[in-house]
Amino acid sequence: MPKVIDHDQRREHIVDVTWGLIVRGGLEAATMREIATAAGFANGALKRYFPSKDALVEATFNRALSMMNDHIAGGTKVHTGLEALRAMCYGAMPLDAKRITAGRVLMAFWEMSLANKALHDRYLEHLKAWRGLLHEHIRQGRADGDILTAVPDDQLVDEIVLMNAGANVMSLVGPRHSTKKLQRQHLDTFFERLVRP
Amino acid sequence: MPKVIDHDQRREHIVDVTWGLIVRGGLEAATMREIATAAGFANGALKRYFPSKDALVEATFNRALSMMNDHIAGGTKVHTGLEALRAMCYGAMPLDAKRITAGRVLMAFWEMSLANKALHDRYLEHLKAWRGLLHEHIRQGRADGDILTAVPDDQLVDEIVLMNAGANVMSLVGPRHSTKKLQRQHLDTFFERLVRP
DNA sequence: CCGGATATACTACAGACGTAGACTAACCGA
DNA sequence: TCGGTTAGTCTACGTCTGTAGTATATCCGG
Repeated sequence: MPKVIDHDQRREHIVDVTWGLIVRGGLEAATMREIATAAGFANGALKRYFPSKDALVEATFNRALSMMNDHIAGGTKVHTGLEALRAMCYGAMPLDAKRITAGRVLMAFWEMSLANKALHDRYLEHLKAWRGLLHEHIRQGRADGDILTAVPDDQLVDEIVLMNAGANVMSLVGPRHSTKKLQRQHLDTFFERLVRP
Repeated sequence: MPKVIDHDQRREHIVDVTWGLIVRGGLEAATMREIATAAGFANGALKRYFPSKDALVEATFNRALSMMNDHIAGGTKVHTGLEALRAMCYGAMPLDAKRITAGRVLMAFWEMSLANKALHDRYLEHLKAWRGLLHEHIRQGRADGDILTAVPDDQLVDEIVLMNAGANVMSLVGPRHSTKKLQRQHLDTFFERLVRP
């Protein structure tokens, strides 16, 4: 038997490095040579862990989605209905550096998914799951008597998704200031609206 | 004197073609060879009209911004205050194919501006002007007694910008259906909120 | 301690890219 | 008609890309 190494751990490390390069300079800066060097390897060494660049990029995007899922679903375990919805919405917002960088990767994902049907389907699946959860918690919130607004559920879900996408974009390309405080204000105002008829 | 041609018109045509290629396949698909071919020229012919690819791309992005300005400022000439605000918000939304493609170019712009300070400054300038106009019309709307909401102006402006950015993104990478009807509903709900205390 | 499997390094290749430069064709004014 | 200016073509160069292939180093089980 030869040298024993943890392949999954290596893959995680390589995805780490790819993530960092995308955050710093976009997909354009994440070349195989650059990734290999930054990961401490020589040019062809990544081949054993990812058969192609597409596979590596897909793994990196999958991490972005699962990281978002973690943030989103974080408070869902301990709450239900309105409170679960609140936890999801705050969790999804780019309120700290980690989530902002995830938004940076997501942006590269958007760009690439417009030219890659498999990636696009992957994102639509993610969106569908996210929206499904939002719907479910809004329904429960109404059943609990907490959510009273006359605005239909579809529209509420869509409003959350749009605000979140917009916040991700603006935390990257918008003016340096603002953002965080205003993001909380938007969410507070939104939830005030929810609980009033 | 040699053959006389309209340089500005040629530049517009080249930007047209570049625009179309970006819409179809992103910045990655807009290579100098591809642009030249699609514009009906041979490889090096674009040199006379744009000194470099960066200059051509910048011109294309400038068209996206000015197109958005046109849509945004369209209703501003005939209205003031609340109605001007309404015209701006509807005009900025990706409600038809033309504005959706403008959003596609804008998305490429975002991506590139994260690696190009000059482009980023250009976009911040655009954002600042847009937000300034929004502020102005909200202020006038309040002075007219039309806008009564207690939500502060800063937050209203930011909410509009976030919803617009999010709508641009989702009209590209979101599910095929929804979008247009929901966009109008969002705006209607938003303006209902504006006129209530 | 040694044979074989594996990890990694290195080289090479074919293609695409932006752009520079030499060349040809077209046109207007005289 | 003719000369000079410019439009556009074509070729070439250097660089970078992903990836395939080959060689070397490293380690474990016997």
